[in-house]
Amino acid sequence: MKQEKISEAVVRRLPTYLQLLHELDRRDVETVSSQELGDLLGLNPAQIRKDLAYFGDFGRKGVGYDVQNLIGNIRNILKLNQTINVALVGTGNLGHALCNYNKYSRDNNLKIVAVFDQHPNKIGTQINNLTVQPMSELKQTVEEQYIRIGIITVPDDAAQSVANQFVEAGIEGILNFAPAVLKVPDEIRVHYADFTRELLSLAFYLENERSKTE
Amino acid sequence: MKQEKISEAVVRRLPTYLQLLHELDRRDVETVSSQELGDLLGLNPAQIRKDLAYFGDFGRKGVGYDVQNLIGNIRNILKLNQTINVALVGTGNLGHALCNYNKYSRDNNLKIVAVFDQHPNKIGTQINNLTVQPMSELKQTVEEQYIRIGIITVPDDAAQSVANQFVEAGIEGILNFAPAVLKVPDEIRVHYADFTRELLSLAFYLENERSKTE
DNA sequence: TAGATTGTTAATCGATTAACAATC
DNA sequence: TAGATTGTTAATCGATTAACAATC
Repeated sequence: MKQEKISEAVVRRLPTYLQLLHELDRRDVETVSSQELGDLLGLNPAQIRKDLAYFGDFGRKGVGYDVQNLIGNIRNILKLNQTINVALVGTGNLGHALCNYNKYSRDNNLKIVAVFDQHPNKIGTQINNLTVQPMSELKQTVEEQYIRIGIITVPDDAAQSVANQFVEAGIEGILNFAPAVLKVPDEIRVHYADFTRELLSLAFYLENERSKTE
Repeated sequence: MKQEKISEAVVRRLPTYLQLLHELDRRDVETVSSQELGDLLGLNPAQIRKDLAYFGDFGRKGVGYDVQNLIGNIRNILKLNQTINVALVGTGNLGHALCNYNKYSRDNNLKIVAVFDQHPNKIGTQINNLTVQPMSELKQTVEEQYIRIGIITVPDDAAQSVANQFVEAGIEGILNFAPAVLKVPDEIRVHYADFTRELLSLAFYLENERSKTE
Protein backbone atom coordinates (compact mmCIF):
# COMPACT_ATOMS: atom_id res chain seq x y z
CA MET A 1 0.00 0.00 0.00
CA LYS A 2 1.23 3.41 -0.96
CA GLN A 3 -0.39 6.73 -0.56
CA GLU A 4 -0.71 8.18 -4.02
CA LYS A 5 -3.67 10.15 -5.19
CA ILE A 6 -6.42 7.77 -6.19
CA SER A 7 -7.71 8.38 -9.69
CA GLU A 8 -11.39 8.76 -10.34
CA ALA A 9 -11.33 5.78 -12.68
CA VAL A 10 -10.24 3.58 -9.80
CA VAL A 11 -12.94 4.85 -7.48
CA ARG A 12 -15.61 4.27 -10.09
CA ARG A 13 -14.65 0.64 -10.39
CA LEU A 14 -14.93 -0.05 -6.67
CA PRO A 15 -18.73 -0.20 -6.58
CA THR A 16 -18.65 -2.67 -9.44
CA TYR A 17 -16.21 -4.86 -7.58
CA LEU A 18 -18.39 -4.67 -4.54
CA GLN A 19 -21.47 -5.59 -6.50
CA LEU A 20 -19.82 -8.67 -7.96
CA LEU A 21 -18.31 -9.71 -4.63
CA HIS A 22 -21.71 -9.55 -2.99
CA GLU A 23 -22.99 -11.81 -5.71
CA LEU A 24 -20.13 -14.26 -5.23
CA ASP A 25 -20.74 -14.19 -1.51
CA ARG A 26 -24.38 -15.06 -2.04
CA ARG A 27 -23.17 -18.05 -4.04
CA ASP A 28 -20.94 -19.00 -1.11
CA VAL A 29 -17.74 -18.42 -3.03
CA GLU A 30 -15.07 -17.95 -0.38
CA THR A 31 -12.01 -17.01 -2.38
CA VAL A 32 -11.50 -15.33 -5.72
CA SER A 33 -8.43 -14.45 -7.77
CA SER A 34 -7.87 -11.29 -9.74
CA GLN A 35 -7.94 -13.50 -12.82
CA GLU A 36 -11.45 -14.71 -12.02
CA LEU A 37 -12.68 -11.24 -11.16
CA GLY A 38 -11.23 -9.98 -14.41
CA ASP A 39 -13.00 -12.67 -16.39
CA LEU A 40 -16.31 -11.89 -14.76
CA LEU A 41 -16.00 -8.14 -15.20
CA GLY A 42 -14.19 -8.01 -18.51
CA LEU A 43 -11.24 -6.24 -16.92
CA ASN A 44 -7.52 -6.89 -16.87
CA PRO A 45 -6.49 -8.79 -13.73
CA ALA A 46 -3.46 -6.57 -13.26
CA GLN A 47 -5.74 -3.59 -13.17
CA ILE A 48 -7.86 -5.13 -10.46
CA ARG A 49 -4.83 -6.01 -8.36
CA LYS A 50 -3.46 -2.54 -8.81
CA ASP A 51 -6.77 -0.89 -7.95
CA LEU A 52 -7.05 -2.84 -4.73
CA ALA A 53 -3.41 -2.38 -3.83
CA TYR A 54 -3.94 1.37 -3.64
CA PHE A 55 -5.88 0.78 -0.45
CA GLY A 56 -4.11 -2.10 1.20
CA ASP A 57 -2.73 -5.61 0.85
CA PHE A 58 -6.02 -7.41 0.75
CA GLY A 59 -4.94 -10.56 -1.08
CA ARG A 60 -2.88 -13.61 -0.26
CA LYS A 61 -0.19 -14.65 -2.68
CA GLY A 62 -0.87 -18.01 -4.23
CA VAL A 63 -4.46 -17.90 -2.98
CA GLY A 64 -6.32 -14.81 -4.05
CA TYR A 65 -8.78 -12.64 -2.16
CA ASP A 66 -11.10 -13.73 0.60
CA VAL A 67 -14.51 -12.62 -0.65
CA GLN A 68 -16.04 -11.55 2.64
CA ASN A 69 -12.87 -9.92 3.76
CA LEU A 70 -12.58 -7.96 0.52
CA ILE A 71 -16.21 -6.90 0.75
CA GLY A 72 -15.48 -5.48 4.18
CA ASN A 73 -12.44 -3.64 2.97
CA ILE A 74 -14.15 -2.08 -0.03
CA ARG A 75 -17.12 -1.10 2.11
CA ASN A 76 -14.70 0.64 4.40
CA ILE A 77 -13.02 2.47 1.55
CA LEU A 78 -16.40 3.67 0.28
CA LYS A 79 -17.41 4.63 3.83
CA LEU A 80 -20.39 2.30 3.75
CA ASN A 81 -19.86 1.12 7.27
CA GLN A 82 -21.11 4.37 8.64
CA THR A 83 -24.58 5.73 8.08
CA ILE A 84 -24.65 8.55 5.56
CA ASN A 85 -27.79 10.62 5.45
CA VAL A 86 -29.19 11.76 2.14
CA ALA A 87 -31.81 14.32 1.15
CA LEU A 88 -33.85 14.20 -2.01
CA VAL A 89 -35.47 17.11 -3.83
CA GLY A 90 -38.15 16.46 -6.41
CA THR A 91 -40.95 14.01 -5.76
CA GLY A 92 -41.85 13.23 -9.32
CA ASN A 93 -41.83 9.71 -10.64
CA LEU A 94 -38.10 9.40 -10.42
CA GLY A 95 -37.99 10.77 -6.89
CA HIS A 96 -40.61 8.28 -5.85
CA ALA A 97 -38.73 5.49 -7.52
CA LEU A 98 -35.57 6.36 -5.63
CA CYS A 99 -37.34 6.62 -2.31
CA ASN A 100 -38.87 3.22 -2.74
CA TYR A 101 -35.79 1.70 -4.20
CA ASN A 102 -34.18 0.63 -0.99
CA LYS A 103 -31.72 -1.61 -2.73
CA TYR A 104 -29.03 0.86 -1.88
CA SER A 105 -29.88 0.80 1.76
CA ARG A 106 -29.89 -2.97 1.99
CA ASP A 107 -26.16 -3.42 1.62
CA ASN A 108 -24.95 0.05 2.29
CA ASN A 109 -25.84 2.73 4.71
CA LEU A 110 -26.80 5.56 2.46
CA LYS A 111 -30.26 6.55 3.63
CA ILE A 112 -32.73 9.05 2.28
CA VAL A 113 -33.92 10.73 5.46
CA ALA A 114 -35.65 13.84 4.08
CA VAL A 115 -37.64 14.67 0.97
CA PHE A 116 -38.44 18.09 -0.44
CA ASP A 117 -40.54 19.56 -3.19
CA GLN A 118 -41.35 23.00 -4.47
CA HIS A 119 -44.93 22.20 -5.33
CA PRO A 120 -47.35 23.33 -2.60
CA ASN A 121 -49.69 20.43 -3.26
CA LYS A 122 -46.91 17.91 -2.77
CA ILE A 123 -45.85 19.29 0.57
CA GLY A 124 -47.13 17.31 3.50
CA THR A 125 -47.76 14.14 1.50
CA GLN A 126 -46.08 10.94 2.59
CA ILE A 127 -43.49 8.95 0.70
CA ASN A 128 -42.25 5.86 2.43
CA ASN A 129 -42.67 7.17 5.99
CA LEU A 130 -41.18 10.50 4.99
CA THR A 131 -43.22 13.67 4.87
CA VAL A 132 -42.52 15.90 1.90
CA GLN A 133 -41.15 19.17 3.18
CA PRO A 134 -41.09 22.64 1.62
CA MET A 135 -37.80 23.94 0.24
CA SER A 136 -37.76 26.59 2.93
CA GLU A 137 -36.96 23.90 5.49
CA LEU A 138 -34.08 22.42 3.53
CA LYS A 139 -31.21 24.21 5.17
CA GLN A 140 -32.37 23.60 8.71
CA THR A 141 -33.15 19.95 8.08
CA VAL A 142 -29.80 19.32 6.42
CA GLU A 143 -28.04 20.75 9.42
CA GLU A 144 -30.15 19.03 12.03
CA GLN A 145 -30.04 15.62 10.43
CA TYR A 146 -26.38 15.65 9.42
CA ILE A 147 -27.35 15.21 5.80
CA ARG A 148 -24.24 14.99 3.65
CA ILE A 149 -25.48 14.06 0.20
CA GLY A 150 -28.25 15.66 -1.85
CA ILE A 151 -30.11 14.01 -4.70
CA ILE A 152 -31.70 16.20 -7.36
CA THR A 153 -34.65 14.80 -9.29
CA VAL A 154 -36.32 17.98 -10.45
CA PRO A 155 -36.81 19.20 -14.03
CA ASP A 156 -33.65 20.52 -15.67
CA ASP A 157 -34.57 24.18 -15.35
CA ALA A 158 -34.92 23.91 -11.58
CA ALA A 159 -31.79 21.84 -11.00
CA GLN A 160 -29.31 24.69 -10.60
CA SER A 161 -31.47 26.46 -8.07
CA VAL A 162 -31.78 23.30 -5.99
CA ALA A 163 -28.05 22.75 -6.23
CA ASN A 164 -27.46 26.26 -4.92
CA GLN A 165 -29.68 25.59 -1.96
CA PHE A 166 -27.92 22.33 -1.22
CA VAL A 167 -24.57 24.07 -1.32
CA GLU A 168 -25.88 26.82 0.89
CA ALA A 169 -27.10 24.22 3.36
CA GLY A 170 -23.65 22.71 3.60
CA ILE A 171 -24.07 19.48 1.67
CA GLU A 172 -20.82 17.70 0.64
CA GLY A 173 -21.90 15.89 -2.50
CA ILE A 174 -24.69 16.00 -5.04
CA LEU A 175 -26.13 13.26 -7.19
CA ASN A 176 -27.87 14.97 -10.07
CA PHE A 177 -30.48 13.19 -12.16
CA ALA A 178 -31.55 16.28 -14.08
CA PRO A 179 -30.15 16.64 -17.58
CA ALA A 180 -28.31 19.84 -16.73
CA VAL A 181 -24.73 20.83 -16.07
CA LEU A 182 -24.46 22.22 -12.56
CA LYS A 183 -22.16 24.99 -11.39
CA VAL A 184 -21.04 24.50 -7.83
CA PRO A 185 -17.96 25.41 -5.76
CA ASP A 186 -14.95 23.17 -6.35
CA GLU A 187 -15.11 21.50 -2.98
CA ILE A 188 -18.60 20.15 -3.65
CA ARG A 189 -18.58 16.98 -5.66
CA VAL A 190 -21.29 16.42 -8.26
CA HIS A 191 -21.98 13.06 -9.82
CA TYR A 192 -24.32 12.79 -12.74
CA ALA A 193 -26.83 9.99 -12.98
CA ASP A 194 -28.31 11.38 -16.11
CA PHE A 195 -29.52 8.40 -18.05
CA THR A 196 -30.21 10.45 -21.17
CA ARG A 197 -26.46 10.70 -21.58
CA GLU A 198 -26.14 6.96 -21.48
CA LEU A 199 -29.04 6.53 -23.81
CA LEU A 200 -27.79 9.05 -26.35
CA SER A 201 -24.26 7.71 -26.36
CA LEU A 202 -25.72 4.25 -26.81
CA ALA A 203 -27.49 5.46 -29.93
CA PHE A 204 -24.14 6.43 -31.39
CA TYR A 205 -23.09 2.81 -31.47
CA LEU A 206 -26.12 1.56 -33.35
CA GLU A 207 -25.59 0.39 -36.86
CA ASN A 208 -26.24 3.01 -39.46
CA GLU A 209 -29.07 2.80 -41.88
CA ARG A 210 -31.27 0.05 -40.70
CA SER A 211 -33.86 0.04 -43.43
CA LYS A 212 -37.13 0.93 -41.87
CA THR A 213 -40.16 0.49 -44.05
CA GLU A 214 -42.49 3.22 -43.08
CA MET B 1 -11.87 15.54 -40.41
CA LYS B 2 -10.07 12.26 -40.31
CA GLN B 3 -11.41 8.81 -39.89
CA GLU B 4 -9.75 7.42 -36.80
CA LYS B 5 -11.49 5.22 -34.31
CA ILE B 6 -13.53 7.40 -31.99
CA SER B 7 -12.80 6.77 -28.35
CA GLU B 8 -15.57 6.12 -25.92
CA ALA B 9 -14.59 9.14 -23.87
CA VAL B 10 -15.32 11.36 -26.85
CA VAL B 11 -18.71 9.80 -27.50
CA ARG B 12 -19.72 10.21 -23.89
CA ARG B 13 -19.03 13.91 -24.03
CA LEU B 14 -21.24 14.49 -27.05
CA PRO B 15 -24.56 14.30 -25.18
CA THR B 16 -23.21 16.84 -22.72
CA TYR B 17 -22.26 19.18 -25.52
CA LEU B 18 -25.67 18.74 -27.03
CA GLN B 19 -27.37 19.45 -23.74
CA LEU B 20 -25.50 22.68 -23.26
CA LEU B 21 -25.98 23.77 -26.86
CA HIS B 22 -29.72 23.29 -26.56
CA GLU B 23 -29.61 25.49 -23.51
CA LEU B 24 -27.62 28.16 -25.32
CA ASP B 25 -30.04 27.96 -28.21
CA ARG B 26 -32.96 28.53 -25.87
CA ARG B 27 -31.15 31.64 -24.69
CA ASP B 28 -30.83 32.71 -28.33
CA VAL B 29 -27.06 32.46 -28.34
CA GLU B 30 -26.09 32.15 -31.98
CA THR B 31 -22.38 31.51 -31.85
CA VAL B 32 -20.10 29.96 -29.29
CA SER B 33 -16.35 29.40 -29.12
CA SER B 34 -14.59 26.34 -27.78
CA GLN B 35 -13.28 28.63 -25.07
CA GLU B 36 -16.78 29.52 -23.92
CA LEU B 37 -17.97 25.94 -24.10
CA GLY B 38 -14.96 24.87 -22.08
CA ASP B 39 -15.69 27.44 -19.41
CA LEU B 40 -19.29 26.35 -19.13
CA LEU B 41 -18.49 22.66 -19.00
CA GLY B 42 -15.24 22.75 -17.10
CA LEU B 43 -13.37 21.21 -20.02
CA ASN B 44 -10.27 22.18 -21.94
CA PRO B 45 -11.17 24.09 -25.12
CA ALA B 46 -8.62 22.12 -27.12
CA GLN B 47 -10.36 18.95 -26.11
CA ILE B 48 -13.69 20.23 -27.32
CA ARG B 49 -12.25 21.30 -30.65
CA LYS B 50 -10.55 17.99 -31.04
CA ASP B 51 -13.68 16.03 -30.12
CA LEU B 52 -15.73 17.87 -32.69
CA ALA B 53 -13.04 17.70 -35.34
CA TYR B 54 -13.28 13.91 -35.31
CA PHE B 55 -16.59 14.26 -37.03
CA GLY B 56 -16.18 17.25 -39.29
CA ASP B 57 -15.13 20.86 -39.63
CA PHE B 58 -18.03 22.38 -37.82
CA GLY B 59 -16.45 25.63 -36.74
CA ARG B 60 -15.37 28.85 -38.43
CA LYS B 61 -11.93 30.18 -37.69
CA GLY B 62 -12.01 33.49 -35.93
CA VAL B 63 -15.70 33.06 -35.18
CA GLY B 64 -16.50 29.85 -33.37
CA TYR B 65 -19.35 27.42 -33.78
CA ASP B 66 -22.84 28.25 -34.95
CA VAL B 67 -25.02 26.90 -32.15
CA GLN B 68 -27.92 25.62 -34.22
CA ASN B 69 -25.63 24.23 -36.84
CA LEU B 70 -23.57 22.38 -34.26
CA ILE B 71 -26.71 21.01 -32.63
CA GLY B 72 -27.72 19.58 -35.98
CA ASN B 73 -24.35 18.03 -36.52
CA ILE B 74 -24.14 16.40 -33.11
CA ARG B 75 -27.68 15.13 -33.46
CA ASN B 76 -26.64 13.54 -36.70
CA ILE B 77 -23.60 11.94 -35.15
CA LEU B 78 -25.73 10.49 -32.37
CA LYS B 79 -28.33 9.36 -34.93
CA LEU B 80 -31.02 11.44 -33.27
CA ASN B 81 -32.47 12.59 -36.53
CA GLN B 82 -34.01 9.22 -37.15
CA THR B 83 -36.57 7.62 -34.90
CA ILE B 84 -35.10 4.86 -32.78
CA ASN B 85 -37.57 2.56 -31.11
CA VAL B 86 -36.95 1.39 -27.59
CA ALA B 87 -38.48 -1.36 -25.46
CA LEU B 88 -38.61 -1.34 -21.68
CA VAL B 89 -38.85 -4.34 -19.39
CA GLY B 90 -39.84 -3.86 -15.78
CA THR B 91 -42.76 -1.63 -14.83
CA GLY B 92 -41.77 -0.88 -11.29
CA ASN B 93 -41.35 2.67 -10.09
CA LEU B 94 -38.32 3.27 -12.19
CA GLY B 95 -39.92 1.83 -15.30
CA HIS B 96 -42.91 4.08 -14.79
CA ALA B 97 -40.65 7.06 -14.29
CA LEU B 98 -38.85 6.40 -17.54
CA CYS B 99 -42.06 5.93 -19.47
CA ASN B 100 -43.42 9.19 -18.25
CA TYR B 101 -40.17 10.98 -18.55
CA ASN B 102 -40.52 12.14 -22.08
CA LYS B 103 -37.70 14.62 -21.78
CA TYR B 104 -35.62 12.36 -23.93
CA SER B 105 -38.24 12.23 -26.62
CA ARG B 106 -38.68 15.97 -26.72
CA ASP B 107 -35.36 16.73 -28.32
CA ASN B 108 -34.37 13.37 -29.61
CA ASN B 109 -36.14 10.58 -31.30
CA LEU B 110 -35.60 7.73 -28.93
CA LYS B 111 -39.08 6.45 -28.18
CA ILE B 112 -40.27 3.78 -25.83
CA VAL B 113 -42.80 1.95 -27.98
CA ALA B 114 -43.31 -1.24 -25.99
CA VAL B 115 -43.34 -2.17 -22.31
CA PHE B 116 -43.03 -5.62 -20.79
CA ASP B 117 -43.29 -7.20 -17.39
CA GLN B 118 -43.07 -10.67 -15.95
CA HIS B 119 -45.75 -10.14 -13.35
CA PRO B 120 -49.12 -11.51 -14.48
CA ASN B 121 -51.01 -8.80 -12.65
CA LYS B 122 -49.08 -6.06 -14.43
CA ILE B 123 -49.80 -7.42 -17.88
CA GLY B 124 -52.57 -5.61 -19.68
CA THR B 125 -52.32 -2.48 -17.56
CA GLN B 126 -51.69 0.84 -19.28
CA ILE B 127 -48.68 3.07 -18.95
CA ASN B 128 -48.75 6.21 -20.99
CA ASN B 129 -50.83 4.79 -23.86
CA LEU B 130 -48.78 1.61 -23.85
CA THR B 131 -50.21 -1.71 -22.77
CA VAL B 132 -47.89 -3.79 -20.63
CA GLN B 133 -47.13 -6.98 -22.53
CA PRO B 134 -45.98 -10.39 -21.29
CA MET B 135 -42.37 -11.40 -21.82
CA SER B 136 -43.52 -14.11 -24.22
CA GLU B 137 -44.35 -11.41 -26.76
CA LEU B 138 -41.00 -9.66 -26.52
CA LYS B 139 -39.24 -11.26 -29.45
CA GLN B 140 -42.11 -10.81 -31.87
CA THR B 141 -42.75 -7.23 -30.84
CA VAL B 142 -39.08 -6.30 -31.13
CA GLU B 143 -39.01 -7.64 -34.64
CA GLU B 144 -42.31 -6.15 -35.76
CA GLN B 145 -41.65 -2.72 -34.35
CA TYR B 146 -38.00 -2.43 -35.36
CA ILE B 147 -36.99 -1.99 -31.75
CA ARG B 148 -33.25 -1.48 -31.49
CA ILE B 149 -32.61 -0.59 -27.88
CA GLY B 150 -33.80 -2.36 -24.75
CA ILE B 151 -34.05 -0.81 -21.31
CA ILE B 152 -33.87 -3.05 -18.26
CA THR B 153 -35.50 -1.85 -15.06
CA VAL B 154 -36.10 -5.15 -13.28
CA PRO B 155 -34.55 -6.31 -9.99
CA ASP B 156 -30.92 -7.33 -10.23
CA ASP B 157 -31.56 -11.06 -10.11
CA ALA B 158 -33.82 -10.90 -13.16
CA ALA B 159 -31.61 -8.60 -15.23
CA GLN B 160 -29.47 -11.23 -16.91
CA SER B 161 -32.48 -13.23 -18.00
CA VAL B 162 -34.06 -10.16 -19.56
CA ALA B 163 -30.79 -9.30 -21.26
CA ASN B 164 -30.69 -12.78 -22.77
CA GLN B 165 -34.16 -12.36 -24.15
CA PHE B 166 -33.30 -8.97 -25.61
CA VAL B 167 -30.24 -10.44 -27.29
CA GLU B 168 -32.27 -13.35 -28.58
CA ALA B 169 -34.80 -10.90 -30.00
CA GLY B 170 -32.10 -9.10 -31.95
CA ILE B 171 -31.72 -5.88 -30.00
CA GLU B 172 -28.57 -3.84 -30.74
CA GLY B 173 -28.01 -2.06 -27.46
CA ILE B 174 -29.07 -2.34 -23.85
CA LEU B 175 -29.43 0.32 -21.20
CA ASN B 176 -29.29 -1.46 -17.87
CA PHE B 177 -30.60 0.14 -14.70
CA ALA B 178 -30.28 -2.98 -12.58
CA PRO B 179 -27.26 -3.14 -10.31
CA ALA B 180 -25.86 -6.19 -12.04
CA VAL B 181 -23.05 -6.91 -14.47
CA LEU B 182 -24.52 -8.34 -17.65
CA LYS B 183 -22.94 -10.94 -19.89
CA VAL B 184 -23.86 -10.44 -23.52
CA PRO B 185 -22.21 -11.14 -26.89
CA ASP B 186 -19.52 -8.67 -27.89
CA GLU B 187 -21.53 -7.09 -30.65
CA ILE B 188 -24.27 -6.00 -28.25
CA ARG B 189 -23.49 -2.81 -26.47
CA VAL B 190 -24.48 -2.41 -22.84
CA HIS B 191 -24.54 0.92 -21.06
CA TYR B 192 -25.06 1.05 -17.35
CA ALA B 193 -27.33 3.64 -15.80
CA ASP B 194 -26.88 2.20 -12.37
CA PHE B 195 -27.15 5.12 -10.02
CA THR B 196 -25.98 3.09 -7.04
CA ARG B 197 -22.53 3.16 -8.61
CA GLU B 198 -22.63 6.91 -8.78
CA LEU B 199 -23.95 7.18 -5.27
CA LEU B 200 -21.37 4.81 -3.79
CA SER B 201 -18.46 6.44 -5.56
CA LEU B 202 -19.76 9.78 -4.36
CA ALA B 203 -19.57 8.50 -0.79
CA PHE B 204 -15.87 7.84 -1.28
CA TYR B 205 -15.24 11.53 -1.69
CA LEU B 206 -16.96 12.58 1.51
CA GLU B 207 -14.79 13.84 4.29
CA ASN B 208 -13.83 11.24 6.82
CA GLU B 209 -15.01 11.32 10.37
CA ARG B 210 -17.69 13.87 10.53
CA SER B 211 -18.47 13.73 14.17
CA LYS B 212 -21.98 12.55 14.53
CA THR B 213 -23.45 12.84 17.98
CA GLU B 214 -25.79 9.93 18.30
C1' DT C 1 -6.12 44.86 -41.85
C1' DA C 2 -5.98 43.20 -36.90
C1' DG C 3 -8.03 40.14 -33.72
C1' DA C 4 -10.00 35.90 -32.85
C1' DT C 5 -10.50 31.18 -33.12
C1' DT C 6 -10.36 27.02 -35.53
C1' DG C 7 -8.20 22.38 -36.82
C1' DT C 8 -4.22 19.74 -36.06
C1' DT C 9 0.41 18.37 -34.79
C1' DA C 10 3.54 17.67 -31.15
C1' DA C 11 4.33 17.34 -26.13
C1' DT C 12 2.66 15.89 -21.88
C1' DC C 13 0.32 13.49 -18.82
C1' DG C 14 -2.05 9.60 -16.87
C1' DA C 15 -3.98 5.13 -17.05
C1' DT C 16 -3.65 0.35 -18.46
C1' DT C 17 -1.09 -3.75 -19.15
C1' DA C 18 2.93 -6.86 -18.97
C1' DA C 19 6.24 -8.97 -16.43
C1' DC C 20 8.24 -10.87 -12.49
C1' DA C 21 10.22 -11.31 -7.80
C1' DA C 22 8.14 -12.40 -3.49
C1' DT C 23 5.62 -15.70 -1.07
C1' DC C 24 1.55 -18.30 0.38
C1' DT D 1 8.28 -28.72 -2.57
C1' DA D 2 5.66 -27.13 -6.84
C1' DG D 3 1.97 -24.32 -8.40
C1' DA D 4 -0.53 -20.28 -7.99
C1' DT D 5 -1.23 -15.64 -7.37
C1' DT D 6 -0.21 -11.41 -5.23
C1' DG D 7 1.89 -6.58 -5.12
C1' DT D 8 4.66 -3.63 -7.75
C1' DT D 9 7.86 -1.86 -11.15
C1' DA D 10 8.62 -0.93 -15.83
C1' DA D 11 6.70 -0.65 -20.56
C1' DT D 12 2.98 0.53 -23.33
C1' DC D 13 -0.78 2.65 -24.73
C1' DG D 14 -4.14 6.27 -25.10
C1' DA D 15 -6.13 10.55 -23.87
C1' DT D 16 -5.53 15.36 -22.69
C1' DT D 17 -3.32 19.66 -23.30
C1' DA D 18 -0.26 23.12 -25.42
C1' DA D 19 1.08 25.45 -29.25
C1' DC D 20 0.61 27.41 -33.62
C1' DA D 21 -0.14 27.90 -38.66
C1' DA D 22 -4.20 28.66 -41.29
C1' DT D 23 -7.89 31.62 -42.03
C1' DC D 24 -12.34 33.81 -41.11
